[in-house]
Amino acid sequence: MAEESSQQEAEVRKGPWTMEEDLILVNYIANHGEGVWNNLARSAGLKRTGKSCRLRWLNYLRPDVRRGNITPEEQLLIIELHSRWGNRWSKIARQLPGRTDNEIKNYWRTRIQKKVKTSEDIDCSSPMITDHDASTTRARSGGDGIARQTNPHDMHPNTNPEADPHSYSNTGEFENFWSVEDFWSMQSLNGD
DNA sequence: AAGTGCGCCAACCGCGTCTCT
DNA sequence: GAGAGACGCGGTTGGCGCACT
Repeated sequence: MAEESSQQEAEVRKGPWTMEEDLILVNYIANHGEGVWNNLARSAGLKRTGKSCRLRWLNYLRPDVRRGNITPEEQLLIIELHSRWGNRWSKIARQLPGRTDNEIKNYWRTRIQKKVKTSEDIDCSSPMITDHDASTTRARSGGDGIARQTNPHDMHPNTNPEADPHSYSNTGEFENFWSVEDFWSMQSLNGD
């Protein structure tokens, strides 16, 4: 018994999602809808926890999720709402269509919080970040400032399967480089 | 050119709340 | 009303790429 459960635990995958897993998840949700994430994970044949599936879907795969380039307006809103509600990220996220709590949380911690702290140290003239500040910081981490590594949004031109499909075949790397935009266009092509 | 540090983001973890039986 | 399971939220961590020295 203990063996069985430990074996099951060992089968639970962690870490970055592959394209194949994303496809399975999106297809499953397209056909069956969201809900009961643990069952979903099992039924879809994903070796992931329901939690992990939910997080992946909400933060990344949902078609209405907007990514990158937080606008000055959004930034203002985040600051205002944070001053009102504190770290209620999901609540704040609901006021920003297409933004996820995780994204806002990261944005706050990595940029706004730092700026606020700095300006407090200096003389707290204004915690506001200029658009220029924001865009320059983003630019540093590569183009639009969206993630790298296994992040599908880091779709480098020379790793685009259309540009060089051969670089994707025969290697496991293929599944780690794709864009969610491509993903949804694939979905529409598939008629799902 | 190589090494180091920093910034950023995706994903995991723990805990509180909600819902169902 | 109590217990179990699922969900949702906020905090934290791991790892990659870029900038700087």
